[in-house]
Amino acid sequence: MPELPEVETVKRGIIPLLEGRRLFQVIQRRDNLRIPLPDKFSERLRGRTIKRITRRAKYLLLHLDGQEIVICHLGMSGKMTLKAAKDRESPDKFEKHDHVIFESDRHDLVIFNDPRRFGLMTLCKEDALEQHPLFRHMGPEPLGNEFHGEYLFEKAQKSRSPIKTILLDQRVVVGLGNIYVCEVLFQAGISPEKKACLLKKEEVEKMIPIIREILTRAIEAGGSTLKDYARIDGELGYFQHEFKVYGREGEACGTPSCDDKIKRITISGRSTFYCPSCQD
DNA sequence: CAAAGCTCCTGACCGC
DNA sequence: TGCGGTCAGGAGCTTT
Repeated sequence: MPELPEVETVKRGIIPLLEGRRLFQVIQRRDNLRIPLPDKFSERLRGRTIKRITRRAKYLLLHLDGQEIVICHLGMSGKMTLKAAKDRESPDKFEKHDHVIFESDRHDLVIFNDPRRFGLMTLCKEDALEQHPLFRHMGPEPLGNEFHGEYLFEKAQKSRSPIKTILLDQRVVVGLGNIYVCEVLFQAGISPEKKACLLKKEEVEKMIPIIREILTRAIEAGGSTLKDYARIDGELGYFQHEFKVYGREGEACGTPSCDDKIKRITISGRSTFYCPSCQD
């Protein structure tokens, strides 16, 4: 479930504890997540400095000294729990599914917990990141300049798939997941089932600012949850945000002149929520 | 090549 | 109370 805004929020949340810090130790409590952890993962991280923490798509990137990067994905149930040094118990108590624990030289903890283990953590040389299998085919960031109407229209023209599938395709644009795509299409008044190649250029162009706005607002909402965590231990991962259609099957559409209800269908195996009257 | 289907995993939920 | 079945979903992989 963590989509771009949630990952961005996690990034901002862990920066105060980890960025610029040396890793006192890294504890790994199992040797695989969705894919195996790198050989001697925790040993290789001990003593290294996290120079910078960034995000690309739904991936968190910990840039280490020695031109190496920890690539981290939250999957759908992954979260990071923060524990300030002063709040630690002795001995530390870890929860079920706490898989990887980062301890900084100030002895603050960042705990990666992921029940379903759809997440992953791996290592990559800094200069090889763009060629990494996970990154090689990635599309542009939705909030960046390379993502614009012309670009998306060209991608849409080439596909007979539903527009929803196109927006979920990380090769087209990164960061969007099932929830935000439903919201974007609702706000754009476009049916998720509409074949991408049948969309007019104006319709495709219309989606760009909507995508940007929905993501930006969600990031802001995430930011305000961070403030609540500022003084206490907190869990960073999926946060509930107000959604207009997602998870609202059977509820009123809510558009002033519309008295229809939100429907739920399945598109490429994913739950899809939309208003049949407002979206076509 | 595109597109559809399968797969990993656990917790929540449902009906009996 | 417990048990089996179903569902959720990111994204790489396999099949069509």
